[in-house]
Amino acid sequence: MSELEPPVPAATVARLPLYLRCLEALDAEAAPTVSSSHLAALAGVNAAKLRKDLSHLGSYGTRGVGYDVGNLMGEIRRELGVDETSPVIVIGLGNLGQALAKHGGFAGRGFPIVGLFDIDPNKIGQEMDGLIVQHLETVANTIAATGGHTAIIATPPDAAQVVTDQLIAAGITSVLNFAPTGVVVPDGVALRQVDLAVELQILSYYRPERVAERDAGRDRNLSAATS
Amino acid sequence: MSELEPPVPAATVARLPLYLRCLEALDAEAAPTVSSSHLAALAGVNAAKLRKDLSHLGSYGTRGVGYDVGNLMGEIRRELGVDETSPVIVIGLGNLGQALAKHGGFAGRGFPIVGLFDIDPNKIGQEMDGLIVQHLETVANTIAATGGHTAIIATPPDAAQVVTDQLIAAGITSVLNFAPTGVVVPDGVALRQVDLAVELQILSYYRPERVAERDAGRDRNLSAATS
DNA sequence: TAGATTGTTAATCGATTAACAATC
DNA sequence: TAGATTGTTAATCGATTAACAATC
Repeated sequence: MSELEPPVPAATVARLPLYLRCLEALDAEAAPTVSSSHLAALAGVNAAKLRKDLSHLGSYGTRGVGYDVGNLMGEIRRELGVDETSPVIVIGLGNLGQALAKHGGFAGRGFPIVGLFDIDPNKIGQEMDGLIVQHLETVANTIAATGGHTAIIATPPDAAQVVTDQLIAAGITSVLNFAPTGVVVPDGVALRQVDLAVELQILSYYRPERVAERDAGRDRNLSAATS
Repeated sequence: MSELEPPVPAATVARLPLYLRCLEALDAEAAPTVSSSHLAALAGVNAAKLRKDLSHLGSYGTRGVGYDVGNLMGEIRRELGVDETSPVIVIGLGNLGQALAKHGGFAGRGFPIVGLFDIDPNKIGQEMDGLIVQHLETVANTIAATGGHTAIIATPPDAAQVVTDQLIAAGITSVLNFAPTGVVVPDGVALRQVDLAVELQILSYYRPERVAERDAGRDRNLSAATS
């Protein structure tokens, strides 16, 4: 009989990295255990939600005590699949691509950058952070040599789909797209898309001056409706 | 009697920039109108969800015809509050900060970068993309001169909270935090946090090989339960 | 044991979706 | 008018939360 593996809700999966980051900070302070209310406060979420999230992992704390920090880190890493490192390649060495390539935060969290690719002859051959930029055509070699199956796309928008198709043909199965355009991938390939300008646009909606205006409008309506 | 302003659900707000981006692409091709099913396909969402989202704006299409592309762009921009440009400042000119500062995608979508700030004497005075890096202490001057109320934090994690506090004291009311650590802001300040490594971690959970394993596990359990 | 805190229940809330009447 | 497509309804689904029995 195989073990029961209930699916973890998408909303929970999206929060696990946040919990992991908070646990790593606690671990750096040598905190042995943490309660759900403490960890929830660090992560900025409701304590009941945190406990519910963790219950999906089958990772149990100790009643009356809390969670063992090292233990819980291990369980979250295992569930996310970041308990071993995953080599990553970056395609498109413009401003953003170069910044991502040099960004220490990826390697430090299990995602070492092992290859840089572009199609611009002026970029190919340049060294960046210990790696030589190679032509995209040679990407299959790097995939074979490193076992990496994850690619970060940082090309101009009009190249993103073509590049994605080439990467998938070369064996990439996980794609993180930073180009400000959607790309489509076949079944069997994982995809996430991040558009940095979108974050500013969402922030714009929640600008305090606008929130206050909307609230005032609703208050007026409410008064009108009830008086 | 004031107009009714029903609140727009958070899930809808988060999708409006995506629709806007698709509409801008259609507009560039001079498409005059678009149906909900076409726009939904471009955005990768369900057509019913798209129509429901748009219905929250009070922005109406024409039955039998579809939505006027230019019109709908205007209504989404107005709802998001991106119908006029919002100047933005960047704090922390490391790899990521420099990339964000030079990134044309912000200015092109209504968020011109108008100030660069750091506390590193080696960075202050340097020119980047037409702007001189200034000391963070002088940020209030730029805020006053430009009317900008939005800041992008790209400092090391241990500086993020201090810098955020200084910015808020200087008049910033919207913060987009790229530092891989949470920051807290008082009421009346809008905040969004983006952690690039988190995206890779979430992608890791949905890696096709792992999805297949989990599905297989569930199939086995299902068979065991039903046989 | 007494105090503390988990894991789970059940109620509530919000988001998604298919279906279709309204209507251009 | 006939065909097409919206805007809305209502059912379903998933996520959140408070409360508390279980238990360390």
